[in-house]
Amino acid sequence: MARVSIKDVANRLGVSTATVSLVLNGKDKDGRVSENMAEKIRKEAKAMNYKPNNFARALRSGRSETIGLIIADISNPFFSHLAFHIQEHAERFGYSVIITNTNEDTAKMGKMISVLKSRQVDGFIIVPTENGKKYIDELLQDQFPLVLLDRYFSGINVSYVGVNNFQASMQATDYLLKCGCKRIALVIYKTNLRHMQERRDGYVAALAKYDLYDSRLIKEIDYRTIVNDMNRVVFDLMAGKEKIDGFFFSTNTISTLGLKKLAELNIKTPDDIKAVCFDKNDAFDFPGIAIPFVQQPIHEMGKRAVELLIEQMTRQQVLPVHEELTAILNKFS
Amino acid sequence: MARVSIKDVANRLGVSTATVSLVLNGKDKDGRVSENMAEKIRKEAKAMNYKPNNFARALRSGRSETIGLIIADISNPFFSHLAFHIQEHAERFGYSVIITNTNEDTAKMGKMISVLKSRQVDGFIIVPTENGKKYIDELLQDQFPLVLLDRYFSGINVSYVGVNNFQASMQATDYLLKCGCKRIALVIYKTNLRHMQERRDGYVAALAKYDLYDSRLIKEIDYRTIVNDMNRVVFDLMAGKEKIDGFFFSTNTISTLGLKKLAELNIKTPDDIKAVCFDKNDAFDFPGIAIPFVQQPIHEMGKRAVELLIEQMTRQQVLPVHEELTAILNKFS
DNA sequence: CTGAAAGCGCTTACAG
DNA sequence: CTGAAAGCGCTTACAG
Repeated sequence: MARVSIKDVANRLGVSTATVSLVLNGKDKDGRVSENMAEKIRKEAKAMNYKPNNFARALRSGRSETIGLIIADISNPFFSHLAFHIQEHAERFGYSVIITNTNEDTAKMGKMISVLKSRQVDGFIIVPTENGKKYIDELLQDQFPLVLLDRYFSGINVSYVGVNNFQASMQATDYLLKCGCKRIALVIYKTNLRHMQERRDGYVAALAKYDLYDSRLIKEIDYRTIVNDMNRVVFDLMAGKEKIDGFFFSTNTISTLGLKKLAELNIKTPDDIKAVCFDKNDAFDFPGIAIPFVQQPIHEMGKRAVELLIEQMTRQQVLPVHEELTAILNKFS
Repeated sequence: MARVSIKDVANRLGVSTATVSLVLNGKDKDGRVSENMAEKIRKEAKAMNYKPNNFARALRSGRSETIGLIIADISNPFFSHLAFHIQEHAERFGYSVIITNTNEDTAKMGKMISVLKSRQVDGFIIVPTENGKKYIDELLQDQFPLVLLDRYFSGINVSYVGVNNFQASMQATDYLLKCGCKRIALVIYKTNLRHMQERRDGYVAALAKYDLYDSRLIKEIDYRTIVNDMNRVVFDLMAGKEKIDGFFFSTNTISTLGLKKLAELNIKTPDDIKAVCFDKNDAFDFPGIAIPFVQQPIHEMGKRAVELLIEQMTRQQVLPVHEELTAILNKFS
């Protein structure tokens, strides 16, 4: 149980700790240490089962080899998968990930940043909450390596990985139009987060082309009262005098609740009404519930976020990058 | 950006770092430091925005205030919720959690233990994989604080938090019996993990009471080929000459696939066949899919696992505890 | 090519 | 009641 230190290895071989450290960190090239000695050291370290003490290393180097991840809602499968891929990928580069959750609460996001700072993470990957811009600004001011994921703010110069929300939403709306829908409702969060506005814009653009845009068909709901809001919205749209013939649900959670309400009202898709949504849901595995959805490249999103962050952490002065990956409509075809 | 160290605070006040450290760690009672000085130190530390360097502290103390969590499948909502609650609760005690995932792969579990060891976590919470007993044995031998979660092995003396699988399964099976079912099939993983065997035993016990037990109705499937296996099993049971009138799906994932296959075959629950399952699934929110399910106290499970682990980490020589929480059948009533 | 030494920031026995 | 000093395990200029 007693850990083997670099000193133990050095003593055993009658060399200095400096030499051992150099070799074990692969800095023995450029003629610093003889190949003969290096080999002996590597062998002995392995034999003694030497494991470096990360705290000593971190204390010395000021780097923890740890990434702080802040996501908005771990119970949402989109985010839990994202977290999974981020971790898998970080691991490959020798980084650990500390995952934290905000429940879409900005104060909590501030708190999680503090927690992760006190854990001395080397950098952050953040899915920010609606009013979290000020915290992001602070991190940037303090020069923390940082990548925003899924969502971003305008007027801020920071790396970001997301998808082509505008294009994908337009594609989803186009699909409904091709199905013959004339009156398509959009259900979306009331928020100023850019990615949501882009989804809205894509919807508007698609409808405008055919002169079918009607602002009254955009229904904004609140994350905090989502269940009631969804029930009301779906009921209103279906019971209203002006009949709706298509639904665009703009997120995973919205679609789940929307479809549930439709099922309760005994309205079937796609027979009674057409629907598409952004993101996949487990329930879509069921024949009666399946609707076309915009599929985000979750694996790739996690991968790129990690890569961009590591670049920031290991090089000096990296310019912020906006990376827009391609999400496409999955029609179950 | 330059961090304030304990020395900076000490210098400013003209005292020693020892005194500052004592005060800031709340060890200034027992007449070690004058209340006057202590107050001055606390004030100054705050004013200078002093934050302790965790690495230095960990290096000195040998403790990282970090918990390593190893779960079997983060994409399963049961586990992602569990991870969430564990983290929330650990946070309250000042511990961070590093979450890792094994995908039910024993070799990966071994690797994750290494990774977490090299991160010098103070203790482990583990949802072990089927053949992972040897790794658990090793951890115990090395005296690592450890709590198994959800699953355990027999013949091993280790703390464990789980649910009353036997009772809950009996209750679930009883429910089907009360619905009038006579031929109830159990679909379960082929595994030697104790918690699965308990679920099986509960099913058997309930049926045996009414002389309805028939071993041919227990269908074992393999996690790695689950999709094919489920399709085959459900098809066979429904198409077989001896008609089944009830299904007990023993996990979340099994039930999702089972229900999906039933839907494909156009067999409806509860009209055409009765079904119950262990664990909840998001899809159950939908009217057509809802079936009664055994509800595990996820929040409480996470909470207790953290509490038991912290007890082990902070006290010497704590005896292993088996804690069986109560899961009950949720009938959507 | 290799070693002696300083120092990262903290805690804790020890001395006074 | 308070300070001087050692040491946790590592890395990295510096000296030879």
